[in-house]
Amino acid sequence: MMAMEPRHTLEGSSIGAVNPVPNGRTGHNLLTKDDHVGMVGQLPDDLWRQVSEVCSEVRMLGPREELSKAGEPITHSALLLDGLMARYLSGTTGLSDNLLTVALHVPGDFVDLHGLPLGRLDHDVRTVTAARIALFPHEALEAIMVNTEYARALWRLTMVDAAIHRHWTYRCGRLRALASVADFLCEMDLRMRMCDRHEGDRFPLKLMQSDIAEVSGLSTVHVNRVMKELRDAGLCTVKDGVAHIHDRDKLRQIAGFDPGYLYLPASPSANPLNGL
Amino acid sequence: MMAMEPRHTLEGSSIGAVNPVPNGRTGHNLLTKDDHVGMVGQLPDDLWRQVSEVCSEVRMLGPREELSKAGEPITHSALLLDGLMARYLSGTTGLSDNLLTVALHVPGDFVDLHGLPLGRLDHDVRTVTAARIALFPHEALEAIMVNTEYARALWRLTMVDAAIHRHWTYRCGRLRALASVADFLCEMDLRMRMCDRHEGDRFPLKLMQSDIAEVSGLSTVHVNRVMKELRDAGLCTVKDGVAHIHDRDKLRQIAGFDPGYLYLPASPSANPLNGL
DNA sequence: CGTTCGATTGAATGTATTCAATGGATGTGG
DNA sequence: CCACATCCATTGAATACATTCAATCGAACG
Repeated sequence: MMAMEPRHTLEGSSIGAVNPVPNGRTGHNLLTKDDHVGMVGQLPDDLWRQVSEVCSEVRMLGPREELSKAGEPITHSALLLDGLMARYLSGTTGLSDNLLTVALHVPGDFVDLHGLPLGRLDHDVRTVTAARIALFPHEALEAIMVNTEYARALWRLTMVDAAIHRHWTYRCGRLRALASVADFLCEMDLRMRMCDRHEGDRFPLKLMQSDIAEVSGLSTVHVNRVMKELRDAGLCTVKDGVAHIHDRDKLRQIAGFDPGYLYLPASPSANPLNGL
Repeated sequence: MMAMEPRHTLEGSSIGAVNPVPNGRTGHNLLTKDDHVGMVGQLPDDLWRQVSEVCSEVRMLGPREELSKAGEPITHSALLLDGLMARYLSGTTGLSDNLLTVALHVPGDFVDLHGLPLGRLDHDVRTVTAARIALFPHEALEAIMVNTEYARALWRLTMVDAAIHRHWTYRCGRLRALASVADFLCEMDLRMRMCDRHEGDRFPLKLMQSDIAEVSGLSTVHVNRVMKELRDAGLCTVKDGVAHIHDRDKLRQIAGFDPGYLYLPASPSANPLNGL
């Protein structure tokens, strides 16, 4: 909607420009109010304050950098502050590219909160673009969760993840290539708006076509053809890491997109989304 | 493994034969020790006792009967005691059969526990076969979850669901038809063993080929061809509602199956699984 | 005995993959 | 500044995979 602060410009993430605040004493100076967006932005203020106070570290990651591997015990959870991260599964079948991205995370998402009740994860986690993340020791989060309301709020975050998983299963299982890519773009459009990473009908999408293939279960070549089709139809363009939605209604129509599964807060005051 | 009690025979579920115990006074007579299997079987005994005491109703459902629809507020969660249930998404695209089963539940699974932190669900829930379910008021579960350990245990159950969701996304997105169906059968094999619904290398699988199509994102016709291929290769047979695994190793091999995502308990004493 | 439901098969079509090649953009070193 | 390498997008052609339509078949059921 409105113009955005400098750190959210479309051209080049400002990762390098953000001061990595040295670990201070008082805890909650590691995170700012700007980090309270997107999914964590839905957490009540008092919970957010407590959570941000137990942030043990803010870390910068380069592009395509691995955060954790499947099976290893995890003791911290990461909140994505800037950039894109992915969770992916790689199979043991003899396929050439037996890898699928099963989740993509935007700023405001907890990337591996599933690991808290599970202790270990079944998938790998890595960055897609350069990223800034905040780490929280599980012990500290568990201490916060003695409050039942807070426990439920964090549980809810992971349940929205699960709903998105279901939608992705549906996308991979039932949608045709064109609808599938359109659907993915609709979702990213909405989620990037939720975390305030957008300027009008454009938002940063620093993904290669092979990344989109990995997300939608298609081949890179076919993604290319579908993108051209979407472009030629005047629906949307992705160029130089920026997605431009030209006709949101039609794009959603061919995707059959219904945002209900994202469980957006009902009140328009809670987050800055007007027209969905 | 060993022979099973009458109520778990492969031939025909004994749903109709089970006495629907009239709602008694003392609560936990609605559920028996036999119901403490599969995923809920992993819950600690004391939690299981408390949970079973707040069971408000045990209900019988016929085949293809709807339990809840997407969007409606839910106040209870259902534990599946016998039979199969499915969660499914239906899209708005103009496809002939725009429906996909995004989760299939076996006895011992909470079918809609995701609805507790979410309040409403993004998908429909229905039975596949006739089923017996136990209902638990959310209020009562919340009361139990003042104990942090218990809250975490229930959260964990939903996180295993999420892991299965991810695996299904992978299956639909990356696996070829043959591997996909093989993978599905491997998963059902294992989960039916976990809840003790098996006799040797056979387990009840009362699904039509169109159900398997709905689960794997294929057409019914193609499922038929794949099943024939698996049968001709001597890997497994599904006939009259019973799956017969002839060569588990080879079946897992062509599926690239690794059961890690099911988060089975490590100790062999915790559940009756010997060879995985 | 006819009906229905599900499994099975064939044939034609459509959709997506794979292989291979080109081209633009960017970056590097001489 | 040019030669060269790299990375990614793009396109064509051949092939593989899966769907759709249509028909048959067997078992179960009234």
